[in-house]
Amino acid sequence: MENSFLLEFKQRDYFNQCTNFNELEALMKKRKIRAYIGFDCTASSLHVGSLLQIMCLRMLQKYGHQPIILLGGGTTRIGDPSGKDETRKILSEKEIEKNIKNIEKVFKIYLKTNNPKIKPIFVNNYKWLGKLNYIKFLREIGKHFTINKMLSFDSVKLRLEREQSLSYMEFNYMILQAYDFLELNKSKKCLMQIGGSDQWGNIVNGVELIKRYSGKQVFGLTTPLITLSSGAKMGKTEKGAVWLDEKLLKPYDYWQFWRNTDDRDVEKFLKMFTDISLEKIEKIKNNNINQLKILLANEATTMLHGKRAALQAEETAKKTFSKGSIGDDLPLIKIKKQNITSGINIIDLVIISNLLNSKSEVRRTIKNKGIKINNETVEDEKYLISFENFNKENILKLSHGKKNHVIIKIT
RNA sequence: GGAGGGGUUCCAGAGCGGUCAAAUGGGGCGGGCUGUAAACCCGUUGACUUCGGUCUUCGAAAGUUCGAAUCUUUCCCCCUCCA
Repeated sequence: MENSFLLEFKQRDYFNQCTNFNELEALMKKRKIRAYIGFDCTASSLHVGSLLQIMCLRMLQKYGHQPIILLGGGTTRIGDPSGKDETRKILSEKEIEKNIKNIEKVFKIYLKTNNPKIKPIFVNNYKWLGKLNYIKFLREIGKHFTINKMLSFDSVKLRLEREQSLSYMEFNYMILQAYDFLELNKSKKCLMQIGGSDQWGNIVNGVELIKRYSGKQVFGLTTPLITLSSGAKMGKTEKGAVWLDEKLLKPYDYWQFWRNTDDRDVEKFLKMFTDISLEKIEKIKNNNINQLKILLANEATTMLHGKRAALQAEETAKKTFSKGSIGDDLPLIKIKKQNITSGINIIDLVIISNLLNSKSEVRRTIKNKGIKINNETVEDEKYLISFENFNKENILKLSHGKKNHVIIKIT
């Protein structure tokens, strides 16, 4: 069978639902189309939770289609109730603008190309939503929506069933999103909207609106919600979101995120989040699981932070975990010579290193044998750091648990 | 607008005058086992501490009391039902 966007989309398990699969397939084989995904701009960057969506856009490009990225300056002002239990914070306009600028950078990395035909198009729905006329909007767009139906959508239904309040503002979100699609269809000839499975209702609304409003056939396509084998949601770790931004999450930590993938998820992630061909994945999938995890981490990190960062992260990991030595990529904390001379306590050192947040926590951790200096467990919370702890390069490795290490350097 | 129910530590959720820094579960963190995995087991989970204690927390403020998360008053917020 001939390779196509939708085929690979399915093979890599990106596929959840489609409004009209056969027709969409026929269309996409016949010609190149434009498709869009909308992204939330409530945070200053995107995290791994959006990565699958980004990968979809990459795949569009791979098959010669052109991605449109909607950074919803308008809808972010409202807040999507889908999958949310509570009304979100409303951000100021300035914050949203700032977020949009920063988020664009992520796409410029993942969707980089010299081919103008598949160059990503950025749009901001505030441009049209911001100047809507309420009455006109109700008459032209609002008439196509029935409350009966809107109430039946999961985003609304679940909120109501859980007896959580849903404001009128949020209730309108789906209409605005549908309108976005209509607008993009008109102005950019966009024929498809992709989104996570939680967006299905919103997307269908758009498809139907366009059908009713202008009689045109457009398509909706959704990706599954990725749940980890452990049952947790992907992308949120204990320490916070796994950001796609080196300012928020260092390449080494990003690498570690992938390296620590659950065994059961490795093959799935190789398919979803790397460019490794499916044939190759099939061939190597029974290789040593830890080698596969390293491969996954390298591929994913390279895609975002570049080859060098990935290799460096791998090297540091190797040194830290296999050899117990010190990797260059570990966070470096500088400390003045006088501080050592005047005597610095282990508790304070841990705090300075940002490994833990409070002295009580440090004390507890020491009691639980969780703090190490140069791989040796610190037994006494009154332990004083001395020059003897540093090696000839004036370096000391301070560890909290097995995975959190910091280099302390005398300057 | 009327009637009721409620706001407790990261979350859920007990407590309903002293023995409460607050049960239990989840989550987190650390240790063990391993493979930087999963599962499992153990410890820990407000802050500061000279390890004796001290300080700040139970929506907010004021009050009753020797003593309040627990009682009273006012205020704020949320939910349910009725209009």
